[in-house]
Amino acid sequence: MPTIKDIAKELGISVSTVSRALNNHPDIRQETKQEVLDAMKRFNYTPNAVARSLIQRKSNTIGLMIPDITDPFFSAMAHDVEEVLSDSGYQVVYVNTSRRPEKEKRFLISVLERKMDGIIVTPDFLDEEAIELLHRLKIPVVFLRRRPPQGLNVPFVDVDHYKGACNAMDYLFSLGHNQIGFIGMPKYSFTGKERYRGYMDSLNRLGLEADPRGVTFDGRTMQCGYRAMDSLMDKYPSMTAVFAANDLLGIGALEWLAEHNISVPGQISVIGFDNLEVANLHWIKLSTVAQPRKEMGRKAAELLMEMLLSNELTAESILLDTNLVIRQTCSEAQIVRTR
Amino acid sequence: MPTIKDIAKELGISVSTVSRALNNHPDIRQETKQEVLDAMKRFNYTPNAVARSLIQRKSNTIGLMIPDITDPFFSAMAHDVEEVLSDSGYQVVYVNTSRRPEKEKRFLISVLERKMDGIIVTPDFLDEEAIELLHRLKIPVVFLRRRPPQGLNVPFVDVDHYKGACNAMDYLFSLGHNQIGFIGMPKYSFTGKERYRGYMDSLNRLGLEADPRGVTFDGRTMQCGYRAMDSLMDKYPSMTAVFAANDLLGIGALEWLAEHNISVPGQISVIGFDNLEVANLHWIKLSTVAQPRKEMGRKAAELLMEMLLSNELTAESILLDTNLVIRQTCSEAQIVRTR
DNA sequence: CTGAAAGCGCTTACAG
DNA sequence: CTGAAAGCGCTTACAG
Repeated sequence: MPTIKDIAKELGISVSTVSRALNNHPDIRQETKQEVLDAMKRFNYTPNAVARSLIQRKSNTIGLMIPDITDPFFSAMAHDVEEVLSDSGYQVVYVNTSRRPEKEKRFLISVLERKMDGIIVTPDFLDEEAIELLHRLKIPVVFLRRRPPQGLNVPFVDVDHYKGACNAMDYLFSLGHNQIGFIGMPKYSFTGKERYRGYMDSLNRLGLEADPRGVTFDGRTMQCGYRAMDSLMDKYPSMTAVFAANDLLGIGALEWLAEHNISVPGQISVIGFDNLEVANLHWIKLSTVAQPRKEMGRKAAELLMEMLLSNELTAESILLDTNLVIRQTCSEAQIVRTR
Repeated sequence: MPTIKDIAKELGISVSTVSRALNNHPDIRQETKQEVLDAMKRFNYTPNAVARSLIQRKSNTIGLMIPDITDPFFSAMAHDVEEVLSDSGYQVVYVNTSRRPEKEKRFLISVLERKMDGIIVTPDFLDEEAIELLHRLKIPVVFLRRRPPQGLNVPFVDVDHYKGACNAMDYLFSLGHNQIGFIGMPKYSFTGKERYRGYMDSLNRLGLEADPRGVTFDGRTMQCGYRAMDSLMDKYPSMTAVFAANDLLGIGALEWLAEHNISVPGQISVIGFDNLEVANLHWIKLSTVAQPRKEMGRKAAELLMEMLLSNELTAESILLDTNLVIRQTCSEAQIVRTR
């Protein structure tokens, strides 16, 4: 691989001049520059980005840490993150943490070692060591779909889960439902808690109380939704609608209902949260609360770029709105019809 | 950020010694080493991987070029690629080409500039310039789900699409079908061509001929499958089964059939290809040809690691087998039953 | 076992 | 406008 030294020698000039041509520095004669550029072409010269990074203390790479690229949620965000960053000349190195604390830490260490310019992260574990690492970074960090812990002053980009849940409930109320079951995600998850809070507060605002038999928490998969529906119907049969904290749970519930010949929305209404692709399938048509996933990725990347440009380590967080998408799994309470 | 120089000064020793401690080189006294390591801890020292890369001519990063991380196919592969590479101490920088030739080329150039150690690629455009770039790389390359062009001696990892298609057809034959329609992917795609070839050859092997009215090519989405089914039923009504070249197409076809109250598999059998998650949904249960996606990613990464270890620029390609997964959309021909 | 020196491929004041 | 020199933070023969 030829270096600027080779080019300089070939042309009988100094490496400084070659460097100036390469970086189109103004202090160079047009003809000299052209000669250098020609020689570079002849030699098939490619600048060594590693050497450049070393001296400029800027690697032009951004780290992206997500739990699992296989989750449509994260792949959608990762797609737009890459798009805007790459348009700005950055490379993105990505890591699936698989929600393993050691892998999260390993990533943060390599951010330090590789001199990455900034990172976008969706951490699941933030022990003291990880937070300490984050503090040592001294580069722009944005949290994506997670809130930064106390004492870490970095911005986040997320959706307003609480408000989204309230919207779903309001919609159900507007259809006359007041016995509404809830299929929750695990209680330790932040989003799970927020959506549950939306459910509870909405009921309370109307002077209703959640029937404890109408609330279940399990996992976040279709199987869990299926199981949850089974238990809900058993314990809270007067329920006319179900709010599932995510689409997978909602679809699992729909599956149970279909298997038991309970018509949706005739006998029971179901609403989800997320708006996954599958929610729109002909057989499903789940009404749900849409999260702008790609937009989240895009915003996170744009925010990071701004911080990089302005050389700030903090910025205003972004809370995006959800969007109620009404399909065919909710109808007015008490009115029996077949789907 | 402290450097080895700071550590050396602190301890009154040379940077060489510090370096030796860092790389646990044998030529160092145990006590010296311990002192250095302690000082590093005190200083919160992190080695600068950029400097190390420059001198070692090895960046410990691998490039991963895929069309679109949002496609479950690629995200599954990307997941396992990252997993095995990161276990081997590599970082992966990933790029979505969005099937844009300029972006593919831009990626290859940055591979050169960033001195990446190897790449795994799924290119869609390989013009002379790109091939030339690939030649200049001089690092291990593995093609993932694509075949390298003539004259480029690099290994690939893919599934045997032709064989998979034959298996699907044989299954349909075994159920007594001999009027089988085909919903193809765009003709220019390699996988599309291979699966079509499997369809045609299978018919020919049985002395059958494809009815030209029974073959359509359009896109690769559900909408296309829906449209294709519409046209197939119109032009080739005697058909008893349909082989859709991918699951999305198959699901679109199922949707059309459901809307027109044509029972599956009672009146018509449908088989897909890919085994997407959705194919297993309660309402779909599409019989299909499964591709081991994660395994493809894993194998590609392992192959690359081997090449890196053995310092070879080429290796044996890997053709993985598909796997027929029988669900509920195919049954014996001529026997009418409701689903 | 340890240190001085050269060098990886660049960029960037500084002097002219 | 151009060049010589220093330096980014390491590693690696080489000499002792």
